[in-house]
Amino acid sequence: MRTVKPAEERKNEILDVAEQLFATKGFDNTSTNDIINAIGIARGTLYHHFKSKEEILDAVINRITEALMRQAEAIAADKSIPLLERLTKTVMSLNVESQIGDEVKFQVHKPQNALLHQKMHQQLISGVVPIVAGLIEEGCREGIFNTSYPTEAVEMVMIYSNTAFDELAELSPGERAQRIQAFIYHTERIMGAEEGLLQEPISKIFSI
Amino acid sequence: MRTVKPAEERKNEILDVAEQLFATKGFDNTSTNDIINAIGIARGTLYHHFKSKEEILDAVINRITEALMRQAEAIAADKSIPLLERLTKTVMSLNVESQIGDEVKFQVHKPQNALLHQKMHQQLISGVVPIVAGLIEEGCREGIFNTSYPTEAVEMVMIYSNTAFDELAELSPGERAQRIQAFIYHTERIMGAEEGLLQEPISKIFSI
DNA sequence: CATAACCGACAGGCTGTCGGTCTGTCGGTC
DNA sequence: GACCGACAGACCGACAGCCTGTCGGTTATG
Repeated sequence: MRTVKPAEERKNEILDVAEQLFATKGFDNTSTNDIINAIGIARGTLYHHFKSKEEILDAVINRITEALMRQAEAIAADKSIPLLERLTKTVMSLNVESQIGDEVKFQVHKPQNALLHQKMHQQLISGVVPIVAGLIEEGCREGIFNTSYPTEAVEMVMIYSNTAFDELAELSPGERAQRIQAFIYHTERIMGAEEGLLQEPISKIFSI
Repeated sequence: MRTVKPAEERKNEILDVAEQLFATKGFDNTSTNDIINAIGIARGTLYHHFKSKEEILDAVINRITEALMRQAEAIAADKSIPLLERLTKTVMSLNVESQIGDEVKFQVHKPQNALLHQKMHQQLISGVVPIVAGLIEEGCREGIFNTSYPTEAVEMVMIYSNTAFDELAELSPGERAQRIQAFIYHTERIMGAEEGLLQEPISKIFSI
């Protein structure tokens, strides 16, 4: 039996299932057959809407990052919140894992999902850096930060945290604490902040 | 006609060809058939020496990173060279592209080679960080650096540079210069060095 | 003559294609 | 307003052509 749906709806249906599967099994280990079987459509239908498996991946990533960025943008623009708190909340809203799905826990990290990870990372970074950099500039005017290169400063901090904290969970509590402490220390230096300024905000981000 | 070689020799032969192919075509786009045809061996022979395609990748990466690390280690240990110059040379010896092959130019960067890139990156970082961190500590004792977390400081700088400078070539000369200048500025801050100390050494690294 | 290097056919799975089929829509007609 | 025909595009599933990894048999070597 054949059910016809408007293209937009089918596309989203495919993306929903693909996101779910990529998240649990990884991109390489998810076959297009997995996707079409889960939905109950034929091979040709999938390729009618997307021209390749990779195009599906790109679309999935786009959906996720765009949602995250809209959120982050909204928070960053809300001038009623004090700057430091706004910064904290903006960064926290980007925590992919906490957003995605209830128990899905996007296993972006490590093994085979390198492509997924990289694409997502890249897109997120390039979108988010300007937003956060704006906040840093604001902080420079307020006098709590001081850097000649706000954009590059944010880029450095974000790239590092996104890469280095992948396997944070596997460390002993002591190492973990040291890692985080060092990160705070260096971030303050990069941003030209007074020592201790970011202690509480960044701790909060990691304690989630 | 059948030619028999000692296992070690065959393995290296396979790795040589695989490295070449991975470098030019990328890992995903290189099939095991490509490898065996290039050498003139049978399918079974390949799998006699390596139990999977991924094991070949790992072996290729191991060979490269181990060579790089031995080199870096030797330079870092040569106390006859002044510290700052030693640091520069150590870091420069890690420039993968310049080492690999004459004109091969390992296109590790970007598109499909995410896995290759990630694995290599991870292995290099974890091996090299302690070496360079030792130099930084030495600098702290000398008084030209000042940081409570040398290891994490090095990690931060290296992860950033390894990720962010991938597409450096695609930028306009102006942007490029700004990027590098910012990097120098931030590295000095992280390492607790006097402003300008790393200007000349780091410029040298990038001008190659 | 035993061991280990080597061979090549084969199973099973994958992506992407293609010609054909079904279904919802819409302008025209009664 | 009920009906009709044709058209677009959503949908189907068989198939080609890859791919990786396996396995029983063969040949060289010490």
